[in-house]
Amino acid sequence: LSDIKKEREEAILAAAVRVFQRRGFHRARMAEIAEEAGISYGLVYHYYRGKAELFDAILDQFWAGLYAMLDKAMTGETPIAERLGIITEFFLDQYDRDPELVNIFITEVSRSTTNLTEARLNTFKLLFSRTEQMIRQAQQGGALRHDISARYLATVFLGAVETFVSTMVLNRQPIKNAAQKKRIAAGILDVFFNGAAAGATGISPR
Amino acid sequence: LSDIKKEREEAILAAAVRVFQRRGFHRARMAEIAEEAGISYGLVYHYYRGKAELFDAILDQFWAGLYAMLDKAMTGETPIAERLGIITEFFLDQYDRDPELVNIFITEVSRSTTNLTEARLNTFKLLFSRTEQMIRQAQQGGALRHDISARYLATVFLGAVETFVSTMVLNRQPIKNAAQKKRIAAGILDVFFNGAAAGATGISPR
Amino acid sequence: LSDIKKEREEAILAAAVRVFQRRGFHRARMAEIAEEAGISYGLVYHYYRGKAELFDAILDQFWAGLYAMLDKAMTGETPIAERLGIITEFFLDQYDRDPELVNIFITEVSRSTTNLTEARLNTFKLLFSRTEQMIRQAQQGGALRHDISARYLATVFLGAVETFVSTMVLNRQPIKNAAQKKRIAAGILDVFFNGAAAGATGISPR
Amino acid sequence: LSDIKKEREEAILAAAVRVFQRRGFHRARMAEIAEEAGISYGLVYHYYRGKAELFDAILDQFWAGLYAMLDKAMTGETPIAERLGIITEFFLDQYDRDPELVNIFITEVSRSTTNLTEARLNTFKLLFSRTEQMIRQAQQGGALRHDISARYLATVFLGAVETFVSTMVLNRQPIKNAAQKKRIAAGILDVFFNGAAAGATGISPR
DNA sequence: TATGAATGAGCTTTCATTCAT
DNA sequence: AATGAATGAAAGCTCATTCAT
Repeated sequence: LSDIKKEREEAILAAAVRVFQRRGFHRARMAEIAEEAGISYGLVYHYYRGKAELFDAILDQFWAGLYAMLDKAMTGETPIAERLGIITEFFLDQYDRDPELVNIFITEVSRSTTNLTEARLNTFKLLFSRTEQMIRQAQQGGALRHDISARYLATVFLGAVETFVSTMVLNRQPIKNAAQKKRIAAGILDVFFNGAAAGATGISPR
Repeated sequence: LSDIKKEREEAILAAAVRVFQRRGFHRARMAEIAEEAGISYGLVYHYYRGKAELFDAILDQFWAGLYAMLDKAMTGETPIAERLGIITEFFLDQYDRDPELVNIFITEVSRSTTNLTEARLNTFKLLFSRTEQMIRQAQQGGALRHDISARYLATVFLGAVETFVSTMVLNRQPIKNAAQKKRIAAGILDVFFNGAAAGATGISPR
Repeated sequence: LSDIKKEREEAILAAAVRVFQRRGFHRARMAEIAEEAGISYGLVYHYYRGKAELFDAILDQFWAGLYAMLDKAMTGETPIAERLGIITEFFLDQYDRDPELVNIFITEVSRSTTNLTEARLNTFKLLFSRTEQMIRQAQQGGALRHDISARYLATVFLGAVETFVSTMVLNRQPIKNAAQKKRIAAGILDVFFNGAAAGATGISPR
Repeated sequence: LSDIKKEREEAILAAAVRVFQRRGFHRARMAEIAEEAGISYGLVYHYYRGKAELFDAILDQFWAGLYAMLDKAMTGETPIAERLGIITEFFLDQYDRDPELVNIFITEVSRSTTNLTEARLNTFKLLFSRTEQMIRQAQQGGALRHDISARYLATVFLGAVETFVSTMVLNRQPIKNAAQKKRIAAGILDVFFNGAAAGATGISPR
């Protein structure tokens, strides 16, 4: 019994992801989501209170993964390169698994002042502050330069990652395999750590 | 006579920028724009054909500056550091002059798959392709490493810049003075060229 | 269940007929139609896509009857007097049953160059061409004079019928009973066949 | 000086005729009329109080000619055939001279319950009652049969004429020359007087 | 649980008309 | 006399949400 409920909930959510991605939050119609889920539109309201809640439920999927990832990245004595690698690969993984979800995150949330409720904004800022925190630790540990503020570095890093994924979303480039994913991640990290200037190749942080 | 017309046009445009920034394209009401401009409802339609055209007129302001900047950045033998500096400072300048406009650009255009008409998308891609082109030249000239594709490097660079401005927009941080602007730009470029790893400081490309 | 739906549909249609008749197509307000039908505003759009479709649905009622009548009038070897009698009585019947509908047909369709879409125009021309065809047959069969083109005769006949009904519509004259209807039809046909000149009475075609 | 005023007035009227014909009363835009007349739209309001008055002014042209014609047709001892000939030719002449004006008369006035103000309606009814009067006289004089009411006969006659012109309007058929006009008029009258039945040819009223 | 009919606020856009210049 | 900027009342249509069945 409860299985059917779960299934329905997930079907609605999956349908909503596709529709929000296709149309954006405002252009998305509840009727279209219901149709995409193969149910009547009244039924959506049995599972979700409304459009906004449905949207939040979708984001929660993303946040949940993000939190788990951040917890993992921050544990123990993991070196900064590996930590940032975890973050980078998280976004690439998400994109690989569910490009539409990442698209929604990027187009409707990550930059929008208008769709951002206080709650969403805070959750979003956590990603920044945690990354900043890791970087500060690495600066104190001597792995990263400290003539530039941790905040700056975090911004540059996350901006690079996010724009990378954005570009893939815009151009609808799929990730072919695990190897390619590794290569992409390594490239981003390499530039972040060693810079783009000639002669910088291969100098990764100890 | 024509002065009054120009003034009105600009007043409407300025009002529209504020309302679009506050509400986003979809939530923005033409009535609110009219009220903000201190004119009657229908007059907006005397100057602009509709909401979409008004929005495009706003973006055109941005694109015009962007094009001029790109042309300037690509002229002659300017070294890559200076070129990317021009791009970076352009965004910071724009933000300083008209934060709302930059906000609109970032929230409603640069990331949105849904608001993006083909025309807008193409104009937007130009920024990427031109930057990529500059970077490729610099790679060939030996100023930038070439074990990483120009496309990757362009993405990382522009991502860093854009996220930087985004963050300022989100946190409503004003730029205090020209000196601060220079410092910010220098910081971004420094990280991009030399990397975040310890011991990388100060090695900028010739 | 479906009965209720049918009922609503018909209630909306009937309300629309009244409002279109009262105000004409352009002055008719969807809000007024909804109110006249005793339903909420948006529900009209649940049943009909918009004002134009609602209008077409009304006309379809009329067309459907017209087609059936024409088919009936053209079957077999029916003499021309009877055939034209069928047409005449059709209009009188329609007027008797639903004067508003006939009014709409006459004021908004039969003469309007502006409300006439290509589709409507063609449907309308069919009445003329079919009548012309019947008359041509009768000319060939010797029942009608052939020194005047079938087209002319058809126009004169239909003009007489239509103007007759128009006048009744304009003056809001009801048809009292079947006998009166017969008398009216007989009068029109008599003049058409035998003319208005003195001494023409009673000479009907064989 | 006053000539210029007259000219302007006529230019506006002529433009309005074309636009009303093209678009119908409701779809016609004051701005379009002004543009067609080659003046600014504010100026139209110096000459005519508004859209409705402009429309009435157009109809007045038509009414004026109609009145003059009726007066002419009713004078003296003119036989009925000639009188109805005058009416018929009046409509054909008008159509020949200004098809758009006739079109407006037919599509927007002659049948419309909605565009018909009390004033317009009365003016319009005059045509019917005068024709009826002529026919009654002819019945009393023995030229027309009196087993059918004058009202019926008038309706049939005017209906034939009007529908004839309507059809020409709908099909945009021009009148080639005076001879054709005479032929058309003669045909209509012939059918009206002598009927459509075979063997009726040539029996015109004494 | 499931349906989809029903509601109505809300929105963009149009356009006759006014009026300052 | 002439212009066209300015006004604002309408009106059609959409769609999130409610609710009877």
